[in-house]
Amino acid sequence: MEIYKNEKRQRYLEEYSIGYLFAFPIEEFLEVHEYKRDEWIIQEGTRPDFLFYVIEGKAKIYVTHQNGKVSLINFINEEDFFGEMELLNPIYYTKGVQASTKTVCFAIPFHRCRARMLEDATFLRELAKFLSVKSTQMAAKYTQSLSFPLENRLADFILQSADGEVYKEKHVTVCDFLGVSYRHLLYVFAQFCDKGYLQKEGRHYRILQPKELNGLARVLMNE
Amino acid sequence: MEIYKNEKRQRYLEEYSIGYLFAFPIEEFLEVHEYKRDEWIIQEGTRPDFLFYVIEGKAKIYVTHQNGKVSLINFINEEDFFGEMELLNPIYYTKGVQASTKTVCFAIPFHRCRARMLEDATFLRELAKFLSVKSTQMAAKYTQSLSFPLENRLADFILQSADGEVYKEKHVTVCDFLGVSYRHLLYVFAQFCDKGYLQKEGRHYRILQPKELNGLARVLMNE
DNA sequence: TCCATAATATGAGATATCTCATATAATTGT
DNA sequence: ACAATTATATGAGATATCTCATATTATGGA
Repeated sequence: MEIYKNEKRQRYLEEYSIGYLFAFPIEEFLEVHEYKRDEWIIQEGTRPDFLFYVIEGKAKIYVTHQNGKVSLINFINEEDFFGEMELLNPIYYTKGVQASTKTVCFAIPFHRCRARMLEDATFLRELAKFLSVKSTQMAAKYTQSLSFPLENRLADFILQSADGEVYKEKHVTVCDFLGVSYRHLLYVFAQFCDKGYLQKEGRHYRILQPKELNGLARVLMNE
Repeated sequence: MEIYKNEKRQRYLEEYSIGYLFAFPIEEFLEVHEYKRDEWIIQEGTRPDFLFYVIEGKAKIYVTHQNGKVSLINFINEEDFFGEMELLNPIYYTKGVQASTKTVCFAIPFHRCRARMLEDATFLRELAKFLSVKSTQMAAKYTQSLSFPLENRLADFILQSADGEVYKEKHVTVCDFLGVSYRHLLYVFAQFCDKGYLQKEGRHYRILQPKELNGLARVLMNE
């Protein structure tokens, strides 16, 4: 982890201004942290000292179950907060957060800003919106996972995460995210190839029939 | 649906004061609504005109999928909000809310209070806390549903919802909530009876070995 | 460059869960 | 009080998904 100082910090503060998210002057409190790919930003089970706001990069929220299984709860993208659970709730089992690419965040120290943030209607409104969207998404994922086979959820995921017509996510990550075994994931990929929806190219897949995938994905939707 | 007026309304305002959740005087805007068991408080797909706060009773949030399956997303209990998604998000697919018992709510009209609520740090802080807990619970349910068989989740549900040592939820509701077929739910109930954890009494079940159920439920936990 | 590790791949057998059919019992509205 | 609806119950067969074993192929670090 690297903390940007002086001019470098200043450059980020100017380029990615988040002053509009707060009614009080936040800039002076902001630290700018950079994390390398695969670095753990928050350790599972250990309360963080900061509220984070992602400005560049991507991260993943993980939880480990008692049986050893690991779930990828969600992706964190640019302009997302994390650490907000610990800001709001004195008691909370902290989930692990891992950078999936090089990731730069604003880190807002709790000890200096908690009180101010919790009094700031502008910030709280943004945070409530963010949380409401997050909660809605989780609810959607939950009910979809119970109501549809992997086929549908995978079709959706492929379309969401494809780069143009090329899909290149790692299978191991996707297993944790969609909550299925590696074996089963590959079965369904093989089916999609058999049916001609996808074509394997090295370790990537080319989307040949987006319409077919779309048909499978569409049945999930409501929200 | 019945709207309480005058003295009856007044009595509820005094007995269940929620003034502390707001920095501005909310009482004058509060309507008190009573819904009968099984009545729909919010129609799926139809935006409500109120933010609701439950003071007596219980309700359920439902969503209908394209394939006709219905999911019970969550229960709403006393002191919970609902309709907050519509307060915060201009675009949102509204879920259905149905009273499971006679339910009395405070109903806060959007058209008179939205602006004030969205400026009120006290209220927004409470709402953010509520949403963070909700979102955490959904995430937990999601990952649990993908990581553990019904056996574990049902054991947890039985212990959570039992009245002393008697369990008396309706199977049909529980299917929607745990996202499994009626058939499978009954299989697992039958197993629990075989193993002596439960004993059927008429249409209820008596919990004979709470410790065993606890063992099954415990593996879910982290949060 | 080489080794250890992580990721991909595939088969075989088990099991968790679903669908459909059908029967009976309870509940509700008229 | 009766008919219609809703909830409970059970069997049989299908399928979605998992576990485990085992290869092969990439990848990152000393």
